[in-house]
Amino acid sequence: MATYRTDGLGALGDPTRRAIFELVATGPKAVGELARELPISRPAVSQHLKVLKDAGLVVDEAVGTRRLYRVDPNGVAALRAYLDLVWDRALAAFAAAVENTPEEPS
Amino acid sequence: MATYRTDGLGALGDPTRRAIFELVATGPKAVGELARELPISRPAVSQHLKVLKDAGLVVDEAVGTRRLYRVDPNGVAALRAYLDLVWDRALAAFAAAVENTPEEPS
DNA sequence: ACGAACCGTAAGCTACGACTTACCAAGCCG
DNA sequence: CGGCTTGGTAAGTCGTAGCTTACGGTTCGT
Repeated sequence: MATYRTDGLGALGDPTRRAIFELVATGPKAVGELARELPISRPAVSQHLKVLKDAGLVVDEAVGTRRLYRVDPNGVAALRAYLDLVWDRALAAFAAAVENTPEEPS
Repeated sequence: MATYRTDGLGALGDPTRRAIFELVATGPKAVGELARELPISRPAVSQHLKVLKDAGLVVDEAVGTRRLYRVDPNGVAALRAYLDLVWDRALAAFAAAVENTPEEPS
C-alpha cells in the first residue's frame, strides 16, 4: 500500500518539497528551522516532510522536543539507479538505431 | 538557454509522464504509437510530450506525417548531476557531523 | 487533386494537492 | 508544577495540473 506515493520522483516533483529536501541535504534540520527559511507555515513543512519520509528520501530522529530530519542515502541511491536504468536503455536504443540505419524493421 | 529550470524532476513527477518517458527511452516512438499503449487519449500524450520536451528530457523529429520522440541524454545527465550534488552534500554533512560530535549548526 | 492519416492546439471540466488556521500531544525549564 | 516551546494532525479553501472532445494544419497515398 501507499505504493504510488512511495516513489521519490513523485515526491521531488513539487518545487517546495525539493527546496526542503535540498535544505535537509545540507545537514540535519528541525521542522521549525526549515519553516523559518521557507515562505510557508510550519504545518506545511511537516506535511512535506511526511511525504518525503514516506518516499524514503528522509529519515527523522526525535531529539528532545525537536525532530531532526536528514536525507536517506538509500532513497537517493534508488533515484540514481532509476536514472541509470533509463540512461542505459536510451543508449542501447541509440546504438541499435545506429546499426540499423539503412532500413526500418517492420 | 538557462531559462528552463531543472524541473526535469517536476516533469517526471507525474506517473503518466514517467510512463511515456520510459516508453520513449526504449526507442524512438511516434505520438499515436505511445497513445495506443497508454490509457489516455492522443492529445493528452501530446501535452505530456510537450512538457517533457520543454524540460529538455526528450527531443522530437518530424518524419513524414509522424513525429518521432526520443530521450535527450543531456536532460538525463542534468538529473544525474543534480542527484550527485545532493548526494555529495549529504555525505559531506554526515562527515562533518561525525567529526563535530556535539554541536549543531545554528 | 481529393481523401485519409497523423499531430498539435483551444476550450472546458473535474479532481487532486498544496497551503492555511485551529487544536492537541509531548518534552524542557523556570 | 505551570508555562513555554516544538511538532504532528484535522478540517477547509483555492489554485492548478491532467484529461477529454472538437477543430485546424500538414503530409502521404492513390
